[in-house]
Amino acid sequence: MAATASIVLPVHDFALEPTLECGQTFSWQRKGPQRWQGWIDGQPVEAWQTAGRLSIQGRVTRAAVQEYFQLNAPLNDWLAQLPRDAHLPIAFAFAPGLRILRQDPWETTASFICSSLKQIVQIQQINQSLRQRFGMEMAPGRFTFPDFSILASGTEQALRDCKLGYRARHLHRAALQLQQGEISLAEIARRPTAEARQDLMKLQGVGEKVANCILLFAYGRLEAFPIDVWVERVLRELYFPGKRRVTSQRLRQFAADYFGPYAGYAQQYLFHWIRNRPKV
DNA sequence: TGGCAGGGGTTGA
DNA sequence: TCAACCCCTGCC
Repeated sequence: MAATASIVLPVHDFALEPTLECGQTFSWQRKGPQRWQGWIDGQPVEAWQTAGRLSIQGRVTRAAVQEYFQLNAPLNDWLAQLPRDAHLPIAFAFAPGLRILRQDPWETTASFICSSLKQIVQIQQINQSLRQRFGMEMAPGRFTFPDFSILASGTEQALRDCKLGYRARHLHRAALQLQQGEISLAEIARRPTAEARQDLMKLQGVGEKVANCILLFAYGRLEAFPIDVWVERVLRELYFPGKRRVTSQRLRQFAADYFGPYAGYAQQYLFHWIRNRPKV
């Protein structure tokens, strides 16, 4: 690969580490104490942060970096609009500067279809396998995430070979649905969130939880509130202590009513906190 | 070393 | 509402 330029951006209220390691993306790998290798706008990049500066090496524009990391978003204003309860400040203080990324809709859809009953490390391995098997090599050992048309024209077995298990059938069918124009990811961007969610759930392997992840991590719908087993656990522990008979339906309703238009940020900070807080 | 439980859900009956 | 779906990992 020819030498590529570095972009250095002044940043505030931004922290690369929790942003890349809070479970919203599966395409980054840590390469050093504060250095990661990943993808922005379809280009292989390296990223590192020193006090007040974010550096990106690769063939990407400043605008693309700002968009991907949402560097111009008024993070503190948004967090300030979440409920002032006793719990959220603890989660905010645990990972200050964690930002929700604006990722590619197809890669996000595919990754979260693969996420069911999988741990983060395994999802990262699947992401890498799909890239190596179906992607285009942009730099030595660095493969793009394959477009849905490529997966659709392949076989379900080829996806099984990437250790997808039963998820291979889901991903292959979802790729076919997109290739055949049954659903348009570009069109979803123009739809109100509730309708966009219903459209996403027409894709094979996309239920309510995965749809909310796609809305939040790819389409910037900050009101989306994905509830997985960890978030369900933290909601029960913090907001319904000692109440055993709270249904999942009740939790969904509570989250929708309580957290408001920036619920997704509450979700992501709580999620990151409960998974990584010091063991007592 | 091998067996077993469980993991960041969705589907279909 | 609930079993079935793949298979990797951690634990004993």
